[in-house]
Amino acid sequence: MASEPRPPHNHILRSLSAEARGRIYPHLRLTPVSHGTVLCEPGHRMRHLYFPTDTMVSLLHVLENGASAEVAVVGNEGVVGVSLFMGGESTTTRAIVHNGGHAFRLSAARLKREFDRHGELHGLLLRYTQSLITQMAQTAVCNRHHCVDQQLCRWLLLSLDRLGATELVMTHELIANMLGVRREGVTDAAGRLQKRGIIRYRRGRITVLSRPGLEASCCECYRAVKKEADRLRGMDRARAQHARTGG
Amino acid sequence: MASEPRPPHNHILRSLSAEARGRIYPHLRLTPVSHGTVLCEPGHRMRHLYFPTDTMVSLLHVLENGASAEVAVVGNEGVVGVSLFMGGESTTTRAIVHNGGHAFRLSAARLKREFDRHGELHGLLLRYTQSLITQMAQTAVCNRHHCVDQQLCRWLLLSLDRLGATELVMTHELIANMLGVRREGVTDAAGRLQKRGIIRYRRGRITVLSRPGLEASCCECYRAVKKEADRLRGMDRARAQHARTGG
DNA sequence: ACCCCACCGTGCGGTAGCGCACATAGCGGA
DNA sequence: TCCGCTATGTGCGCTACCGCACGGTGGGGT
Repeated sequence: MASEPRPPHNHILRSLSAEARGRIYPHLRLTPVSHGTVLCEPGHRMRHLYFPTDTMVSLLHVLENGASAEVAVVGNEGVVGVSLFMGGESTTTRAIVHNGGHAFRLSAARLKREFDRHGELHGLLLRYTQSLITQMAQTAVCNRHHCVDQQLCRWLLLSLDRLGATELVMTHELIANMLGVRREGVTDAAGRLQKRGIIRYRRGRITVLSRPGLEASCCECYRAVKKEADRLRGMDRARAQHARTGG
Repeated sequence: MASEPRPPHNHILRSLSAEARGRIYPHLRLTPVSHGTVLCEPGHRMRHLYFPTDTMVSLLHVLENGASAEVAVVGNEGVVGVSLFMGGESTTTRAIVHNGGHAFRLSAARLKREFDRHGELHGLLLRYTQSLITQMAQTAVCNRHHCVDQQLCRWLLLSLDRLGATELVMTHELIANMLGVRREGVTDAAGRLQKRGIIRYRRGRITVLSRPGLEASCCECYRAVKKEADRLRGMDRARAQHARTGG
């Protein structure tokens, strides 16, 4: 890697001990990824594992008729390409970049080598994968039981958390593709949120004016996913602490 | 374990080499599990990993208002309790047994010991987990885009595969809870299937008369999940073969 | 043999979201 | 400055599903 990682770093990389960093960092490459880039195509073997720093990536499933639905969102708390260490080598999901930015990437071979040491990275990646599983499961339930208005709030909150900004560059059309609903449905829902002063938007830019308002209008799904993700990250920290104090 | 495992064995256990079996089998315990047993409660730490042999287990998420939806089905192709090796120690899903039968169970400690060898079981469990992820993701999309009629077919097919029988002991009410829809919706859909001669049912027993008919009425989701599961199991077999021929 | 309860059938009004069609309006480029 | 494309607003009929209510029925327990 050319330079020391910048502030908007990746949480998994950050959780590594100095020793593990020493092994891994030299093989990381900070790669620019732009809006719309497809990091993973269904059935294709990935060549790198990506550690996003300041980008947000959607994992979505596409149906035969072209309809789609997002199953999870990844930001700098995770990685794109879990099939590389889960052993399947490819997935059925497409990974597409929303807000452009940067990601560290690690070649499949280097990843395998480090993962097979069964050390820190192994634990961090598997625990993150469990967090991803939780997100997918909750998405399934949310798709079943909650209305578009609530789901839009959930999606905005997940995005806010991953982008660390209050403005999203995102059209209604794109959000509709992510949620798997009609564009008009998103326009309606967004219009209601705007009328209530919770968000403001114009031509592809959405500004969140009141995060508490969003949270109040959201279904429990956002909270459930966040709570479990926090719990799992807490376990990461506890383990790191334990290792440092020489347990 | 008291006796040699019976024919309806678990595929993951079956895929182990003689050597790995030698280490693991002595610690397995064939446990009867009955209809309705909850193997895993949200937030609770599991004490055993379960390898179903002739039972079918639903993984479901329950919402605050009591509404629920199944996110995946597990049979003798997999295990219940992936959080034990994924590192989270608990999950947000509930695992509930449908058709009673038997499962081998392995204590959390023994599992950890074997998993940490980073050998065969490690690979098998992670690859199965990827298959589970695929199922959850597809469920999310199916919940979004497909109607109850199609989802009922999907569910019946998934159940058939896991039970290895053409008769299911299952009420409309229970299926409705799994799919996250109204009981009446299931009654309607099942009535239509019966009228078309694809299934027959009475008071809690459903008999599948035409599997091809079910497959034709089903959305692509069943096929997609099965295809990916088969691919992943094929990789298991290839690895086992490779190991035997001393690669 | 009976009874009762769990299971299934059916109807009704209400609503969320769909598919389609078309009107309006920013914003970037020539 | 104007043009054209893309993004958003809105309306309409339709369907699937919901929540509720109640009627019928089969099968197991006593």
